[in-house]
Amino acid sequence: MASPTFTVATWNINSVRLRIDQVERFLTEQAPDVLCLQEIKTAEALFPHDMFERLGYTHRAVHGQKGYHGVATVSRLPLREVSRHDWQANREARHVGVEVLGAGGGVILENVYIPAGGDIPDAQANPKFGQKLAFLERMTRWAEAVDRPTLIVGDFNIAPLDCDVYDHKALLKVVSHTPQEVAALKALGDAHGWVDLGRKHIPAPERNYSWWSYRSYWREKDQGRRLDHMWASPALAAQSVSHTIVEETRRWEQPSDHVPLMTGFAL
DNA sequence: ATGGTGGGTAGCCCA
Repeated sequence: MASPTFTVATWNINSVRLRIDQVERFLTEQAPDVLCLQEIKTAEALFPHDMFERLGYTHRAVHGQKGYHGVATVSRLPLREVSRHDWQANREARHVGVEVLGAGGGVILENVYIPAGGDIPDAQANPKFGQKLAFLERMTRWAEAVDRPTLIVGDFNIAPLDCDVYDHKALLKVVSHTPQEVAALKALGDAHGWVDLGRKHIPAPERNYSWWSYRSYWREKDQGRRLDHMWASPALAAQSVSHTIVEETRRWEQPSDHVPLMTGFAL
């Protein structure tokens, strides 16, 4: 197998300021070329740039928001910010798109935080659920026009396959695994022939979780879900040579409820 | 398994 020449990681960090030491440890131990963070929960003005600068991640695109949401893409390779989509049309900071320059150049990297969608899987009773579906619908329209090698990564807040949750039947009415969300995500996937790298490298039905609730009862029973994803356009997907779920971070002290994913490409 | 545990932030919203 070819060794990677370009590595990309994604991690819902659930407050980058609270967990800046964990981000440093991850970057030191795993050394991806690019890291896409979601739920940074800070305005850009308070983003902890110093640590990233010190470790050589001198290129950053931060789409922040005070208190909620927020995404950031940090890189050792030069990059150029190209977009900040608002697929929910409500000004929440849930996307930043960059073009990677230099080695690994030419790849478009879309860092996205799809809305969680609230608790009740009914758009009438729960507007957040409808907003999540609308987000996916607008993103699907966008995806149809993508015409460059592109990688979409982030917290999708949907576990699409039966084997992406600990109990398919029990979760059919739980937001993140409802047939409606799964269908909406499939439409997005079909819009560009995106390749689900998580399942390219760890084929179904193998265990492949990226999130465990903070609620202890579920965590102790390994009741995880695969909510985080890396999707590549077809030609780029053919160049992926490695894929890792860095599950150990979930056992660090005061962890994020999500763990990082990392993919290596031989470009 | 029908509760519970974490964030940001300053009375709740969000996950």
